[in-house]
Amino acid sequence: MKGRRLTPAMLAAVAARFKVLSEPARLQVLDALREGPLHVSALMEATGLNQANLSRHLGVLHAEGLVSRRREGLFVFYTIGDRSVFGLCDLVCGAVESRARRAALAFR
Amino acid sequence: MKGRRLTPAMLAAVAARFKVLSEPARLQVLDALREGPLHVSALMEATGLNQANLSRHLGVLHAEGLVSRRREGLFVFYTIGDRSVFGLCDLVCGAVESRARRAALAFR
DNA sequence: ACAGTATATGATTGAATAGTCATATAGTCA
DNA sequence: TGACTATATGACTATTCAATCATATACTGT
Repeated sequence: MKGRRLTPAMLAAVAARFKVLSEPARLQVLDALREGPLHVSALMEATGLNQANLSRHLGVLHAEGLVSRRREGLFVFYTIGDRSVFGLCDLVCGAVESRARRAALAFR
Repeated sequence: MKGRRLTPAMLAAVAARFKVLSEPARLQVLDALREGPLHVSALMEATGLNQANLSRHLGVLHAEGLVSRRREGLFVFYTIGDRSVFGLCDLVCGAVESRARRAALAFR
């Protein structure tokens, strides 16, 4: 009797989204886009990632719908496509921090 | 000028948590534990995972503090160790569903 | 101590994927 | 058109990791 509250398809979709978020470089990109759109070169500056690698990460974020693109002349601007990621990150940050606090307490 | 709102350590910690959640099997386990503690054999039943594989996933979840263990005779019971994961999953489910709706609309 | 059950773990394999280099594509300007 | 800039992508390597099998460990009851 499998407690099927989540369909396999839903499980896979949720896992896929978490996977996209499971890379520090991609979180850094999302964080850099928090205040507004940036083009790729600006994102290179902001994140320290090289061009090819950054472009790959942007492709992954875009495929998952987490960012959207807009071309403007030579530049391609990326924008957050789903603000719910910030809610996620804040939740995780909170959990991670309180876990760190508990771990620190355990040492005293 | 790197927009350093998140420290590298924090980025890594958050990414690590997302990575643990990026596996359908582990989401299934967490989901099965939603209503209360279960021992490993019950989790095998609930998830359809085999013993060794399930044990591995439980180890990963435990290392991240997402579940806690308690031995009771021959059995080991696992419990959700951080209820914030359900908030995460709900957020992602909502985002994924609304994305699916938008995608469906685009076809009409 | 021994037999039996529940769970964890070492070793291995195959698949996925981040990073990198070189090159291709897309757009601008002269 | 050709030179130049910005971004994407094919090909490759190295690493990570889920799945599996076999075996070890932990506990119970006789």
